[in-house]
Amino acid sequence: MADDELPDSPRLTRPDGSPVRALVVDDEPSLADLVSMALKYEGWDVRTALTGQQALQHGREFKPDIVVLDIMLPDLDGLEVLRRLRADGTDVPVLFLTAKDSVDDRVVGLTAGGDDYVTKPFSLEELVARLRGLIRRSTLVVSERADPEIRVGDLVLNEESYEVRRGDTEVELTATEFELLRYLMRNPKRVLSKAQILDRVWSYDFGGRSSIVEIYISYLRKKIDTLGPAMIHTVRGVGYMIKPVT
Amino acid sequence: MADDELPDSPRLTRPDGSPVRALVVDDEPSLADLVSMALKYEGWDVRTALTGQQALQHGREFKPDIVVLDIMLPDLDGLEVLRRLRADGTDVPVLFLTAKDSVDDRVVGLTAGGDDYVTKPFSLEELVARLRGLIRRSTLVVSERADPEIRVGDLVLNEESYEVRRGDTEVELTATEFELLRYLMRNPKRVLSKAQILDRVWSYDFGGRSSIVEIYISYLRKKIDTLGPAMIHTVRGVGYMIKPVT
DNA sequence: GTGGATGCTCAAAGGAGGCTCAGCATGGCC
DNA sequence: GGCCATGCTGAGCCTCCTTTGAGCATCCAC
Repeated sequence: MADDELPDSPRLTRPDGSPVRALVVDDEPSLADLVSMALKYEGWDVRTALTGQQALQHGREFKPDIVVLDIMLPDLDGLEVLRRLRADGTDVPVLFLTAKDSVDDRVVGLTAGGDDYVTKPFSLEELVARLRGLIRRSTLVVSERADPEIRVGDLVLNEESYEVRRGDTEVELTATEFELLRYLMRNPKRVLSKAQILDRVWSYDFGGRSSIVEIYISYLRKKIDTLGPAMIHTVRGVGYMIKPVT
Repeated sequence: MADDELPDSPRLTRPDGSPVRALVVDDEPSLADLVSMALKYEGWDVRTALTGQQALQHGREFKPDIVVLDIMLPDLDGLEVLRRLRADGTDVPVLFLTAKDSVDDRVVGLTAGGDDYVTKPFSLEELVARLRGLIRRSTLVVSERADPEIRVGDLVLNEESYEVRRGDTEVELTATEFELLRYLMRNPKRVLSKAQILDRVWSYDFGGRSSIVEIYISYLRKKIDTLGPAMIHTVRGVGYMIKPVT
């Protein structure tokens, strides 16, 4: 019954309905492309910069709503780029990309100001989720529909509190399980292939085989499908799909 | 009753109604032709390239809406071709053709950005379906998401969820049954020969006999024609046809 | 009506795909 | 350090799908 949902996935947009504008700054073209394509797939308007100089130029001309910024840049330091971007008076929120070990204290300090960071290698699902979080909290971009909850039938996932409930029952998930479930729930009634899931939920440098997806699907089923009628469906030879129970 | 459908099959077009433009890149002429012919039959505007260089040239001049790209090319690597195509600022979605075993290493990360891949040998029905899926999801080509449902009478097939319903009854199909039914439903009231069906639904290197088509027609009938008046008709000596009951 | 061609369906073999278990590695926490 | 939670792998099992062969049914030509 609880299935009179909106036409389709409620994409995040600016108040006037135009696409969110994102600036991606990374000196590694393949990574910049990867992130760029993922965000375009979200329906966002994306521009990429390979250097700090380019980033500043795009920042002035493109006026992004959000910036993905690699700390390590050949010419300018990422933090210096941020300083100059902000010098123009733009309070655009920033998501930093950092190496795992060099999580700068300075970066940590910035998260207090509303910015955020992700360590490499990251999963696209995590990156996009954090960007969505930044946008949602941004006073500048405030879109009317800033609901952090994703619903599929009686299953509710909260992106901010990381809580998952089916009906009245709280479900405890690990980080990976959570990301997998979120990806499924953001694409309800759509079959997602194991390759898609692997590319999206696991880090881009993950070398393992796709059977890991089967295993985590199995974990989710044990925690979610046991609480009621099955919601996670296998489409043999194609992939997996989550849908409300009719 | 529910059969007041549009003039004919709702072909996918660009927003202005002009045909979708596809670029097919494969160094094997016979395969390039096979795919090219199939897409032309879809009503698309097709150009083929046998080398990476040709592909780049066509990419610039022809400005395709979608690209079918073999990973293995004699001159340039398929991924390099993609990189250069995209360097021009064109975010054209790409469907990769890969050998069955060379998938994992190189195509990683591509499906996350909205691109897709198909392993050789593929069935044309699957290839075309995936291309349609890419086009449908592409914000560039189609302004609003096209309808993933195909309807013939009270029979409805959803290409995204892989669900099939006749009236209110859900029908469970296997992957092969689904592809066969989709091919029939995309050509309603048109007799399709067993040879056509075999060429279209089974892989192009399939060695088996054409009686396999009869068997799968039989399966479909058991699952679909038993739910109401028969919709799948045999035209002896010619082939099979699906049509609404009227 | 008869015979041959065409189409239909049953049952079973074989295989691919999916699931799960046991176990190891890692990293955080007490 | 020792413990526990989490992530991941490999192997084996099991289910279900695909394909084949064979036999029967139906249709058409003569």
